[in-house]
Amino acid sequence: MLKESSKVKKENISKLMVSFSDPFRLEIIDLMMDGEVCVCDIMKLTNLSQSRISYHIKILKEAGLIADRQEGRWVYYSLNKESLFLIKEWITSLTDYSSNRKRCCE
Amino acid sequence: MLKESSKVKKENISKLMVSFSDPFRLEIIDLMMDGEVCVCDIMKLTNLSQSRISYHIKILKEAGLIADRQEGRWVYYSLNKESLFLIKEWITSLTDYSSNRKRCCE
DNA sequence: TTGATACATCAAAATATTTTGATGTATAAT
DNA sequence: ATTATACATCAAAATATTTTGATGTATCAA
Repeated sequence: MLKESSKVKKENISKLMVSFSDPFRLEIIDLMMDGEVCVCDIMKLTNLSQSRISYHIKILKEAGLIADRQEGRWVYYSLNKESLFLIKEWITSLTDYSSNRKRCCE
Repeated sequence: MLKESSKVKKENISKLMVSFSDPFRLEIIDLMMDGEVCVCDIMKLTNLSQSRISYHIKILKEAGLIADRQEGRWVYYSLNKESLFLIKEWITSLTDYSSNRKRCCE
């Protein structure tokens, strides 16, 4: 079980996981693997409508998974490596359990 | 972008991420950190109804995130470390990009 | 063989998320 | 100033997920 002190972190994890849970968001994340992209890039590469992309971008941004940077009329989005590291750390903590099975239903 | 050869893997990832996207499922996953648990354990520890837990367990199981083992009337559930490793690998691949930013909207 | 326990499954209702199309805002080019 | 571009936001509709309560199945104990 997670320690009391990691409660806030756990909420972050939850939001991050939700942000990962949509196939179109995964596609968008995929596009960001190679670096920054703007909404118009995503439109060309995915055939999703502009407002639809904006919606998903918002979810990703609010989860802290992506960073944005405006340059003139364009907004460049990129993956936030810190968040990704946080998730990895959390998953690692899951696999680190000591395997001392409790008796069931005592 | 992911290689063609990792398409199937990507679908797995999607299902795994969905399975992570519910706060109650995260709670259940959390309980499995210390080892195996049965539904009645989860009931006692979370106050969720039995059918509700069964529903979430099913999602987790179908995503391949947990393994089950029956012993008499009890079914013991535990985290599937391989799946967790898969996710970590995928996240690692996201952070490994070369940062050669493409020009936007050319 | 009867009853209790542990869990799964189901259909309907409740709730949440996603999509769409319209409109809004800021920037920049003419 | 006017127009076009890039993107955000909004409300309504479409769709998907989750919850509930009832019922089903297998195992075990008396």
